[in-house]
Amino acid sequence: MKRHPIPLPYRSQHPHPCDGRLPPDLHAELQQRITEVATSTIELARGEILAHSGAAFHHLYLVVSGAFKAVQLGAEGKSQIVCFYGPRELMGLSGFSHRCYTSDLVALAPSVVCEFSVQSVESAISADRALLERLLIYISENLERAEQDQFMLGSLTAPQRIACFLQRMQTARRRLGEDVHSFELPMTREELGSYLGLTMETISRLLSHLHAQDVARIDKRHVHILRDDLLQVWRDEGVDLPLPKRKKPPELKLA
Amino acid sequence: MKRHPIPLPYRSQHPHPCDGRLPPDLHAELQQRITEVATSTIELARGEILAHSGAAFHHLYLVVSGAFKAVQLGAEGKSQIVCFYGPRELMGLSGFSHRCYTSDLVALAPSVVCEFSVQSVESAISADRALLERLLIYISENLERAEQDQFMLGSLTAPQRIACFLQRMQTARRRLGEDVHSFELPMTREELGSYLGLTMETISRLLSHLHAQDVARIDKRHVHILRDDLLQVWRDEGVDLPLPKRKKPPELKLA
DNA sequence: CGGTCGCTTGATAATCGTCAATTGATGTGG
DNA sequence: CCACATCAATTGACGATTATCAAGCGACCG
Repeated sequence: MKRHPIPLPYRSQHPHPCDGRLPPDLHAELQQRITEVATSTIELARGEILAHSGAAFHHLYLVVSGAFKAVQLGAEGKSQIVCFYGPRELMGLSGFSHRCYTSDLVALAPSVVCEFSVQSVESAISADRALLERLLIYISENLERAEQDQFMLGSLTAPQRIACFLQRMQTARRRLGEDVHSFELPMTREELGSYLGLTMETISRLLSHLHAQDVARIDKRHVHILRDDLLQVWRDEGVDLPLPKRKKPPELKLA
Repeated sequence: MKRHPIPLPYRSQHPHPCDGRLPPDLHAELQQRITEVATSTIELARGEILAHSGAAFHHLYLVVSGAFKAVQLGAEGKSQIVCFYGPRELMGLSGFSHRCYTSDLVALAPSVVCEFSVQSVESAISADRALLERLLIYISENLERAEQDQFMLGSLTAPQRIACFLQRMQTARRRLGEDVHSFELPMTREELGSYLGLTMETISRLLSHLHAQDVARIDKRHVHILRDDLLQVWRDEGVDLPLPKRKKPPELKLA
């Protein structure tokens, strides 16, 4: 975990490490103002922990490259991944309530983040109404995403969850302007299972099944979506697993 | 749904409808400032909808009395409850990102809410640093709660979820200074099932089981917790349902 | 008084977890 | 450079948790 402080008179001298790497919907002037409160960039190797659950909440982190998981620790040593973060996403926003991080932030791959002091961010917000609205939007987006995850976990079957997840990967990449049909998964099957409330084995079977039905081509971590329409069917209606007796709608017994 | 506008020169003339009903951790001066941006109080009957998913986001709502559910609508007419709200909680905070409500807010019982204009709230926040921190805390609390729900749905068994839910009811009542061991559930079994990712029948069986084991006394919607310690055991370790073959840990075959 | 609603309880079945064996990739040290 | 260990992933067999289907009951309402 290598830290690279950003010298204070940085602004507008060199290209800033975050240039062009802020969330894509920020106006230029806001990008400017945000880079002014950045304090460091940090490099992490796979598996390194950027923030510990319960630790004092002093920084927000913007993902510049790589990917992260947010891990909640439960009783009995169990844990679950509650969020994945990719480039241009802001991490740590759930820390405001208790002034400590609520989950571990762990790098899934070699990654770079840009660090912001919470205090500076709050000051900048008080001074600038537009910035306030932006922060409210970001934190509110996270809330929205968490509620969608609740829906996935509570109401969708395993095949629907995988399909839903893959579609979200696609929209994330669309926002970044990258290829929507071909991408690498930054996480293991086990991590994906943890996030979706399933086991590694179920994830593996479902990915194999997607491959077998030519909905997508899956090779290790590489995913190539072949049929968006079929993926949509998976998400809406679900499917049965490889070796099932198909469910015959039980014939209504006529009275 | 009866609306009662709050006359503008209200402040400090009559007792304000929200007096003593704001979130319990607000300082007096902040309470004062918040009541100044309240626009109306609204009375709702059971089943009435305060905000529709997708509708324009112009107001935040503080529950004065009663209770609400936040319902997410999915494809295929399915829907899930993603949050319950009780007295002194603020609703609508996930609307900032798209400037529309992300779920239906439905009254579970005859209820009263206090309505705040989003615009006024944002202005008040820009003007007052302490208020900003408060709002960040509230929205961040919601995010935290949603992430805990993800953990429940993804990692806990049915008995653990019920126990977890009952414990949360207790902490909610503790914050309000009300009896922690005896309370009414404001929702039906079906609604509770929707929230916990279970069916009505499973909820019913589990509540019966809690009763049968003298962990709690359950009569219709009334709950009386008898053994906090056993409830904790249910949450940590789970239990088996009424008629099971107990799982014998398969004897390790010695090599 | 009939009808709907909320709830309970039982019997059955399906989804998905658990356990196990195997393979390939990666990395490490002798 | 190759044995060896480790880890991610795949696949199969089996079983348990929990959903589904069904029947019945009390309460409330028009």
